[in-house]
Amino acid sequence: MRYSQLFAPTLREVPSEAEIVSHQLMFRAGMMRKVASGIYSYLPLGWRVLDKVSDIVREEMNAAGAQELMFPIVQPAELWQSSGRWAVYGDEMWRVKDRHGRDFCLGPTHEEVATNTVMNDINSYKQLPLMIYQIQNKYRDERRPRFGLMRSREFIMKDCYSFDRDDAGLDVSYGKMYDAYVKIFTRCGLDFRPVRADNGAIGGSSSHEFMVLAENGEAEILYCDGCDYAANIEIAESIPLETVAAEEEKAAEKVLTPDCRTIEDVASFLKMDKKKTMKALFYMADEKPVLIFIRGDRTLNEIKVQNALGANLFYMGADIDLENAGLVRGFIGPCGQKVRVLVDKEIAEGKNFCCGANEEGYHLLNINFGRDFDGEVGFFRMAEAGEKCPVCGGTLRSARGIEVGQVFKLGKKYSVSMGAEYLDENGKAQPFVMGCYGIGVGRTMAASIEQNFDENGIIWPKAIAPFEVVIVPVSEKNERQMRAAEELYASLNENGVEVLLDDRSERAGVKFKDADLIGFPLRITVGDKSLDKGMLEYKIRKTGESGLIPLENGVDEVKALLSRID
RNA sequence: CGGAGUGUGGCUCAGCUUGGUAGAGCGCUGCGUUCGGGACGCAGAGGCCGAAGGUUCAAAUCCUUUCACUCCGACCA
Repeated sequence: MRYSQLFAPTLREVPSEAEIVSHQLMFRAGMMRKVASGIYSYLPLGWRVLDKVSDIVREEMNAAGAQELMFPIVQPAELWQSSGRWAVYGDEMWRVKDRHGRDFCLGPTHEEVATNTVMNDINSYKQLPLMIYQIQNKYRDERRPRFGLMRSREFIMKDCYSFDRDDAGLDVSYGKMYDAYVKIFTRCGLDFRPVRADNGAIGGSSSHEFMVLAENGEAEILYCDGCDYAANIEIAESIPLETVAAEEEKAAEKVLTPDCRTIEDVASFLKMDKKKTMKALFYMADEKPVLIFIRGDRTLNEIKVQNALGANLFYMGADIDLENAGLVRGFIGPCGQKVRVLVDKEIAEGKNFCCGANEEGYHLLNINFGRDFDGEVGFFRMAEAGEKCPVCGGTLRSARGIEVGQVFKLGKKYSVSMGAEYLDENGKAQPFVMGCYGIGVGRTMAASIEQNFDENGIIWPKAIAPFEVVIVPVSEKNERQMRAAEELYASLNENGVEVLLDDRSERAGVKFKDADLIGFPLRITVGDKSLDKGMLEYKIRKTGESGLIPLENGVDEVKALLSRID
């Protein structure tokens, strides 16, 4: 490709709408443009990168035994009604009507179509297992699109679905996908980590997210420095550094605590560590009230509560009519509570807590689970960095990550709700056991930039760079330079090296700046200084290493350089 | 959806408080001089100031409504 023909409008200045590095650099390097909030056009350079990521994904999916196909973007409401998700998906689903007024949506994901396709045409256990995938646009009308390709409303996703006879089969399929994902993100040159994750709205029993470690990541993860435990903060558990379980149970006591409505008030009034208090959080779980008690210094993990209850959770803020539920604001306690009570494990295992007395102006001291109150026990708080690993007891560390992929064990969730069955050896109908596996292709590209850039621009890993090499003749008017550049360009092309020849009539500085901004892994400069010595100059973008290579066998020299670059 | 902010040429912004009929830099076009890390000079093109309504002799500027976009939060494969 010749740069003079390339549609790659680079910008000197940072567009004001772009907040994070990947967005700014993709914009400045002429890789993408915004069309509407969360909706983007990919220009040729950006598309080449996306194409390369897709190719890597495709190769590894095929190698893992999955077959590529293509489902429709537009999907009928009936399909989603059959799984029950038409009603529960909410405003994030991009709904449209056809001219007859029939309901459709732009697919946010394809479990329904995939399941429907397979159930119609796969009837026997002999045809299993089956893994199918596609690389296609997905549509999610996000409440808040942001950070360019990190969270957009239209995005490219590889989604794969596995169909097995039983859980053992699913474990095999899941394992193949997990391994394929490791290979894919490794080949893309990313520093990533698979972490245990919440299953969220998609449902199912087990899940891992593939997180690219980056400061701008939307997700927080906790990982162990002693073993390979790593989990999204949403589901991470931990062993607290100290418990208050060691002491003897003391006799309960009621004390006057006028106007002490917050943990801070109570702790300072009673001159007590916040760790010895418990706080009450009032939620509505599918319209039924529920009280959750956690230690005063902890933060509630709503996702864990939601998963434990199997219900949608709504936080009742300051407006709620607590009195209606028989609660005294600021003095809520678990003892004799009529509302459903959940108790954090830490409270259940500890001793002698202080809590509200369910009476205006009073708190209770030395309250113990089992003796003074009851409730459903679980790990409902946020785990914190610095605590101990639940697996090996090592120390948990915190990091931020960009979720570029996720694998789920769905089990029978969709096959049961949609009636997707095959016949086993005994001629008996059995539901498929399913898994689903997604990769955000655009997000992978953005994540790579978040991890690989400097003040001059992007630094692409070779595997996903739009071109491997850029040849920069210092002056396009200099015949000797152009002849040498053209010859190298032609022979690199013949040798299958992806090369861009910067034949624009620009000053050398402009071409160098653009090359750095776009982030080609290797730059070959053709100038008089080195040509006089029969040499070409090279510069490796990532390391800054530069030097001379002989013009004579430039192709081999360039290939040798490329083989040294990741 | 709650909070904050921004809409002025392709990009970055000034002008708005105190109304008087639109500016700068970058980019773009032409000519010339330059030519190894985003050159310089001269001459140009390009904007009904997000939209609608109102006040006024007069609105980018004041008022009302509305739309879009961005950030924080909530929420979310």
